[in-house]
Amino acid sequence: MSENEQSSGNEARGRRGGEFRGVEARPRNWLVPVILLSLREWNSYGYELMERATTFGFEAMNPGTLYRTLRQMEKEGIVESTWETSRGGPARRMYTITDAGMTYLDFWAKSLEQYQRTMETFFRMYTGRPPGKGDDETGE
Amino acid sequence: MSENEQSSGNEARGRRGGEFRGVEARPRNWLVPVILLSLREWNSYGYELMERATTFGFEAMNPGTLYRTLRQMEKEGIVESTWETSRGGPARRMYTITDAGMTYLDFWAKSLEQYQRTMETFFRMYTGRPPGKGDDETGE
DNA sequence: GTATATATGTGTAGACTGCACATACTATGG
DNA sequence: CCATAGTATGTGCAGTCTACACATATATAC
Repeated sequence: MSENEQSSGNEARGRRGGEFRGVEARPRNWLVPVILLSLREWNSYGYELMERATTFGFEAMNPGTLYRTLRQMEKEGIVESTWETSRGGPARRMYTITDAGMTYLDFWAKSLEQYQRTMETFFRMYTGRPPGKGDDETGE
Repeated sequence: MSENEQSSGNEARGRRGGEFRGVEARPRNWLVPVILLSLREWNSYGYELMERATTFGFEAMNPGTLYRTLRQMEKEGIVESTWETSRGGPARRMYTITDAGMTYLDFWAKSLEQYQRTMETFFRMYTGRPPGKGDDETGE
């Protein structure tokens, strides 16, 4: 009931910042852990993973980016793939998460936790601005 | 001669994940809002900002990266600078946040909030793994 | 004047990713 | 058979971010 409230928060990444260049908080390498998390639930392939990625704010995931990332991930050993041709339609490259991939996910989660604390610091500074303290000083 | 001895704090960011390549959750462009936030409190210059940046996880901020970012920010109009030579030591380029910079910060904060929600989704998926549900299925 | 601390910069290369484009297989309709 | 559309995977290129190494200049202490 209370879970899926991110209905259509998609525009967030589009053009809300107007004229600014990088006014958007997204982590680098976000795509890798998202893919791993999906694969941990069940094995899958690029085309399907693309759809699932939207859950994490990748509104219109670019195919090229995703496939390239998957190949890279395989080269690093955090996923493995085999061709699946035993059905109608074009062949699918089915991906599986490896043990190394699990480890990667754990590292990522730990790092994300720490980063969350950093963000709290940011918000404390951002909102909790004490009046009469930040005007014209030089910092010494 | 004196190299800039930033030797020992580096491992923190470099090798935390062991053999993995990008196992670290940090948003791209993190440095820009951090600088803006610092400048909102009081005007400052590169060398000083470097130290303050450590608060936000830049353990051993690289001078080059910081100075280049500051120049870029000025080109974009979110900060302004003037030389300060009225004291001992090398001249300092003093930076001030502009109105556009304030706006940038607001956009960033909003974006960060949404990103926090995305991270919660991630953790729900990561930790809330129901037993006996994620082993060998193919997704169809 | 040499070393050190302060202060600001450039050059280069690698990584991430958005956009455009290319390829291939299968099913359906004519 | 051929054309077309949907599924599925992939490459090329360019822009951006940033880590690392290196270069420069000023002032103070010795």
